[in-house]
Amino acid sequence: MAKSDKNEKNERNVESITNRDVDFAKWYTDIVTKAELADYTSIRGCVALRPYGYALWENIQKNLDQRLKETGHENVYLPMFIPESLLQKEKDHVEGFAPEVAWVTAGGSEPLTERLCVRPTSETLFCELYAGIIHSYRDLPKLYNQWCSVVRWEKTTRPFLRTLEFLWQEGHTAHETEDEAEAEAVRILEIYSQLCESALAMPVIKGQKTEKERFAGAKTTYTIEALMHDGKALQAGTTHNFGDGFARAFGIQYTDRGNQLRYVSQSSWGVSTRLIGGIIMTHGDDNGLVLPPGIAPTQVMIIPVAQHKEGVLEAARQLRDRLALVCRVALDDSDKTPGWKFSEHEMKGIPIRLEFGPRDMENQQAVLARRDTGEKRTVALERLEDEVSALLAEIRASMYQKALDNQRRKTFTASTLAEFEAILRDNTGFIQAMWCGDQACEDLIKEKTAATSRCLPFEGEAVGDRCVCCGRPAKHMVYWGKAY
RNA sequence: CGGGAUGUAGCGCAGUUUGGUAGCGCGCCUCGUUCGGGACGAGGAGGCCGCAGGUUCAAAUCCUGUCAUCCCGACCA
Repeated sequence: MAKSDKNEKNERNVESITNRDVDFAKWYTDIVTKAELADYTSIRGCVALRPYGYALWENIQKNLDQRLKETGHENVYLPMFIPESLLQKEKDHVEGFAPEVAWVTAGGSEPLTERLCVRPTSETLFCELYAGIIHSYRDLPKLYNQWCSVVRWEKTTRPFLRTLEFLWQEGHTAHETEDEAEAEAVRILEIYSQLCESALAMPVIKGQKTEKERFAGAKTTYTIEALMHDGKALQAGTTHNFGDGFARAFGIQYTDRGNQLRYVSQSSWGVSTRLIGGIIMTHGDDNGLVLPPGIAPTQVMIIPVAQHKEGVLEAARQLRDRLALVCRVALDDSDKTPGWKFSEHEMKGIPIRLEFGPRDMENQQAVLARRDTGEKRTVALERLEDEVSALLAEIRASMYQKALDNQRRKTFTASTLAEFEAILRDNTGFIQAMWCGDQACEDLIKEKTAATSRCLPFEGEAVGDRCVCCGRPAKHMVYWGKAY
């Protein structure tokens, strides 16, 4: 009766966003705009990142940048323009990117003698730089990274998942041997995976791309694949081993220890603001965004109750100052009602809400409410720092576990193409199935099921010994899925 | 690039069928009362009805064109 009404209301406090299970795509864009992460602009396919969305990116940046510096990488910045002749030096690379580059053809009122593309990625510029500064084995390795934006003229776009311009980091390294370039690609994949799993609480499958899905110009491409709440896969980051292909095209040579002239081997790798889309679709619910504590711009929001009453606001400010030493905390002392604030900060995904009113002041306590589960607990003020720190860790762990449970629940195995199709008729998720290694089978599976090969996982056992498509002896276990 | 839908106040929409003073809800501003799950009252501001032509005494409404966005598919961090 009255109680069940209340429970229903508690399950769904925010009426203004689309129900997640009714229309996932609309739910997604509702969150993007209502949580004030980004907004549409007058430029097709380009969004404005609002302060809250940009703060998320800054936190991802900080976390990753630190990991990269700890492993010896240095930040640089290269131009956003690439002359056509430079872009065309590596054949596979230009073929891969040409269909989606934007061209600059005039400077002011003067037509350019050679048109410039707006970088879709910077391999060519890094190669040009490396060709000039690498001469000796003593100059190696070069471990450079760049934070920038790139432009790809995509046909269809969605905020964070695919926009014409997006922010990312691109690492470009040069090594003495191909083994070193290979080791770098694998090492960075591990760093990406740790970033996702610890800071973003987002489980990922690490693996290798098939030849069909490989990056233009790469010898090997590695990927981390995450499974979103709706069962579609998201490529969250990639790393590539180029071998010496680019070095040969760009003439990047060095004199080795034995006075022999050799080509360097290279790697490149990137993650982008797409990770923010991943966070939304991994953790969000019908009340809005749910942010992992690791990157939440505000981890604890203090909401004073009856803040006009004597002493409440002053005491709340003291709590804020205390907590500021252990976490990112803010106090909402606007003149909205507490109920409004509860909903607003839920929409924005703030991990912990701290309620503090006259009742708490009297009892020397505070109420902590978890965003991920809705659970409330009352804690003694003297133990506040410890309770908050412990709760933040607990939230990260349970968000990760919940996402992992979703991924496992939506991972199926198929041993025949018929079975494969049948599973995807009623479900969306990862399909584990064996593959002979022949691209014809990969193409046929895509044609029949709309699923693409996501990766050949590093970990994961064979689920049979015959190709799911042709029945010939299988070479690999592959994760398949419909992807964003 | 194909299929579908939509452009009217910051947001969500009605009004278009049958042409005749530009509307509603939320939000915003001011004042007051409120405050443990999106408070209430009073007052107020805000509009090239996507854009360009045309028809008409008169166009948000009818006609032609155009631009943009969103959703669903083919291509991609």
